Amino acid sequence: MQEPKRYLVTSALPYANGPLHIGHLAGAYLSADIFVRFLRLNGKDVVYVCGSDEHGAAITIRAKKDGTTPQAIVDRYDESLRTTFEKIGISFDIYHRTSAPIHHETSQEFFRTLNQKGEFVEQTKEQYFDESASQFLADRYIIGTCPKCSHPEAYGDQCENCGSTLSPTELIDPRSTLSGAKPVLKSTTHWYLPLDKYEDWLREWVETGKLEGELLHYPDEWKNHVLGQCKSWLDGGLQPRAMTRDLDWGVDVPQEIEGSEGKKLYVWMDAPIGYISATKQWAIDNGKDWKPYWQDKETALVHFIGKDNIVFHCLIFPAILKAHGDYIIPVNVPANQFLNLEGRKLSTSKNWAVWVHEYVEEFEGKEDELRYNMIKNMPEQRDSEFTWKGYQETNNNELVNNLANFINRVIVLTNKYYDGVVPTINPDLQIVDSSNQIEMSYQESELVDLHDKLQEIGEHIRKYEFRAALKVLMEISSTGNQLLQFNEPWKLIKTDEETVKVVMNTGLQVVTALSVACRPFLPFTSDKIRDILNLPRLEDNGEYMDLLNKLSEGEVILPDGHKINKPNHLFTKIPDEVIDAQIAKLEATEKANKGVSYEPVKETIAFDDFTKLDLRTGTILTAEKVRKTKKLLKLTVDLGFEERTVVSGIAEFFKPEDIIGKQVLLLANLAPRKLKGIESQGMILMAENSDGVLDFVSPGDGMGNGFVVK
RNA sequence: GGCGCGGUAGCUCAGCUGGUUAGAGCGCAGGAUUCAUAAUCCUGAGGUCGGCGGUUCAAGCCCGCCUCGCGCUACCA
Repeated sequence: MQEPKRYLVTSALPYANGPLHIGHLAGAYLSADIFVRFLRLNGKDVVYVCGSDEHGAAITIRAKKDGTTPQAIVDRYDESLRTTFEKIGISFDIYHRTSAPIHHETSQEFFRTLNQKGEFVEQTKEQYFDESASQFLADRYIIGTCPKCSHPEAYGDQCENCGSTLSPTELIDPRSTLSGAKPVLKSTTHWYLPLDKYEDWLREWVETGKLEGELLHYPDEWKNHVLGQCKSWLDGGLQPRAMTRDLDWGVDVPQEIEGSEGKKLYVWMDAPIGYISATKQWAIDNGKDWKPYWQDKETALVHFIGKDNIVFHCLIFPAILKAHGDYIIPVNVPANQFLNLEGRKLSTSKNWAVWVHEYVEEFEGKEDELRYNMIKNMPEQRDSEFTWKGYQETNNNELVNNLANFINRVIVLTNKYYDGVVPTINPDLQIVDSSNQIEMSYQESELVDLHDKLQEIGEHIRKYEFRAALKVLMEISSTGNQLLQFNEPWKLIKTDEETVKVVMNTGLQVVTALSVACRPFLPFTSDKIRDILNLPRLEDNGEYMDLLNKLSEGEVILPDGHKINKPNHLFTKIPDEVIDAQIAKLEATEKANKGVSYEPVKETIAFDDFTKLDLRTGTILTAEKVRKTKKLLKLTVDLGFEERTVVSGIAEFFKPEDIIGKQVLLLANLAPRKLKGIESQGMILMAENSDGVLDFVSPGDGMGNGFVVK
């Protein structure tokens, strides 16, 4: 494979129903931003696109809850996301949105093409329909009692109380969120993408990098967990996936297609196409042609995402692109794992997060400090951790003490000794190099090493190893500190002024290199260093490449006689109080979450309703785990007059041997149901607290079996 | 339960296709130094590489079993 002619880089489209947190940043945005900034600095043709994902049922429901329109919701969060990204320095070429007309047109064109080519399979299934609102109900539009935890407000796809995944037909007493009416089952037709048919080429492409005999990527350049996840899906056998939904918020299925009425595109069909429509809009805005970026084989398409999106970007979207026929497929999908916060998973609903829009307000001017810490702890190969203490330590020890201090030392001394003018040197003079071993001539010593380190940073970035790249950047700065320490210009100035000039000139070259090399990671700092050096700010247009060329030619990168500015602190220490305040904020959240939440009392029932329940005392005689399940135990319960087999979802809390002989209460007249092939004849009564912990509700000692509870 | 990824110094993490005394940063201990935002530099202590077994002349790296964390999936009458 040869070097690509151009790059099209995407970051996952954030969903426009909430603000941005550090997990998003660490997952899909910072890594992409480093990558594209580096490419631009090397004079590459690259377009970096992103935008708000503004469709899907969650947004309409949110709108309904807030008493507003879906458009108002997405407008609000699109604005929030857009400004937050800008403030933290994510350098999209365009941040678009899927509610834009050009996106609707683009995704409809895709649908139309796939339909015309006969790629879809139409299938009719039974689905809930709200007769009073005369429309089909998406999973999220149906609420009912959770069959698992009896939470009365479970959604059709998931119960937020117990976290179980549900399907709408499982809900007890389902009702429509639109009208409150009881929905009826009615058949509806959808267009399915037959992923099973693409399985063979997808497998070959993922595992060998080859598609129709052409090598498109080297599989060992893909991350382990990405390949593993793909193989897992492929081995499990891909199933046809519906590309349409019965919704009223989203991209319409093209009108001329029969049966399109009331149908919208599935968000996972529509969202990735958002990358394409964003590129189109960018091309219009900049007088460019979008097509080569998506349709020319010499373009490298790279998707930056979090691990939750792997299947969509590695299998489903490539399948859509290839089914269309005119498009290239990604050369790599360097997905990151998840970032945890202070030992716990980030959670939007539990407010367990560091919100980026809050950070940029509370820590104004410290954008790079957050970027640095996030890159240093980026979850590249496994889940990683953000802690405020760690943030403080890296800031104080690495940014202030190492990087900013080195630069400050050089700038201060240059101003002191030479009134801020880069000194002319005698190139034959020798200085001690940073390993403090051999004395070498000026050009051989630091500048050769500098060139190698800059090269090394590039190699790491090209391999998506951003943590490693950042580490090398800091090594350059450490080397600079050593240079000063070993040569001690503050002492030498008294005896050997000419050699001091060599030391200081070298230090200045290193600072200049840092102003370029730090750019992908710390763009704001790059500007600050350029200002201090009295050099023009970088325009992200080949400057890294120029720098390497000059160094390999043995040319200096900051010429003699250049006048620099006065010193200015690049970073300042973050005191304990600031960190303590942030930790206190999280503790307050934790406390709020810990507050026991009680479920609302259900609707009042008549005494007769209660008497319909036949509750009995019983004793567990036997208990064994149901094979191939995590939660199920098969129990035999003695009711005195008979024995019942009961399957109960308590295996996570109780070992079979520990509950034999346990007195329990059993709902004895519940209709039997088969679970994993075993008929369960009744239900054991359990109490569940707000943490989801279960315990038996038992009669007191000595109560025999089979007696009625009333 | 199935599948995938991971479990390496007190902390955060590197370790390429198996090959000499297992690495980095922070933290810790001792020393040097003062140009610099009490910053910097040097030296050192710290690990039976999750556990057990196997393959091999040789295993952190390969194989099997077990265990813990995370994700996907099945699943909670």
